[in-house]
Amino acid sequence: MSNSVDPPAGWPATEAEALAEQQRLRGLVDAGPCGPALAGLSLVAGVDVAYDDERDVVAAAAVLLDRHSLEVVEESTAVGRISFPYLPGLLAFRELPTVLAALAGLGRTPDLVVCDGYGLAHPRRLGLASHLGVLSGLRTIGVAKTPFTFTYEQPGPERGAWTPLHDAENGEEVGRALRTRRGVKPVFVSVGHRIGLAEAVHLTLELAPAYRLPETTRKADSLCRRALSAAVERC
DNA sequence: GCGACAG
DNA sequence: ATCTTGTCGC
Repeated sequence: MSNSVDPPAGWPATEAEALAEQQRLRGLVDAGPCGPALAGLSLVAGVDVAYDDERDVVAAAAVLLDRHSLEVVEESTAVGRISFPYLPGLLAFRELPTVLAALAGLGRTPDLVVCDGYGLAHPRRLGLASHLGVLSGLRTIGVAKTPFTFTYEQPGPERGAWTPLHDAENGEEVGRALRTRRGVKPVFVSVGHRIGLAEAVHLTLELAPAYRLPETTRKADSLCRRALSAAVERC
């Protein structure tokens, strides 16, 4: 928990500033496989954000889980004022200030952060997962619920089936459409920072044993909604 | 120019 | 994201 957070000093406030900041950070993303490091990952965090546009309030949650048992190890929330509009391609500027505050409230450092959205699968290769990775130095992946502007073929019906997610502009594989539950629409996985795509897909499957979305995002989603309600009725 | 567009 | 009832299915 914490009081109302403000964006970090110098946080972009306009579209032009945000675009310039993305250009500055895009080259700092590490998209390589983490090799043996994958076996050592034990603390996974999920982050998510909820808004009340009427009251101009935003609440973020960071939930730390044990990678293997998926039990909650720790929770943290942060509340603030909405400091940036929703503009497709610039989502990070709206969500990250509060997410960073929630993450800072954790007593332990996550080995992986699962974001609700995209990483490298982004018009300028810096979706919120990659952006968060560069700013925090943490290993991150993005698991989104919709295909955004990308194209893909329907993966097979069985859990674990996947197909490449393509950028229509250049045909690049920017992520994968992954079936986490038999017969249920896929999620869209992309690399955030300090990890490879195959590993990101592997971990997503591991973190989503029972539902379409990873437990990390399910828990973070419910927590940030509760934090928003609490914050709104408290002021 | 118009529509689409992570959350 | 958020606004929202019932309803089909395991």
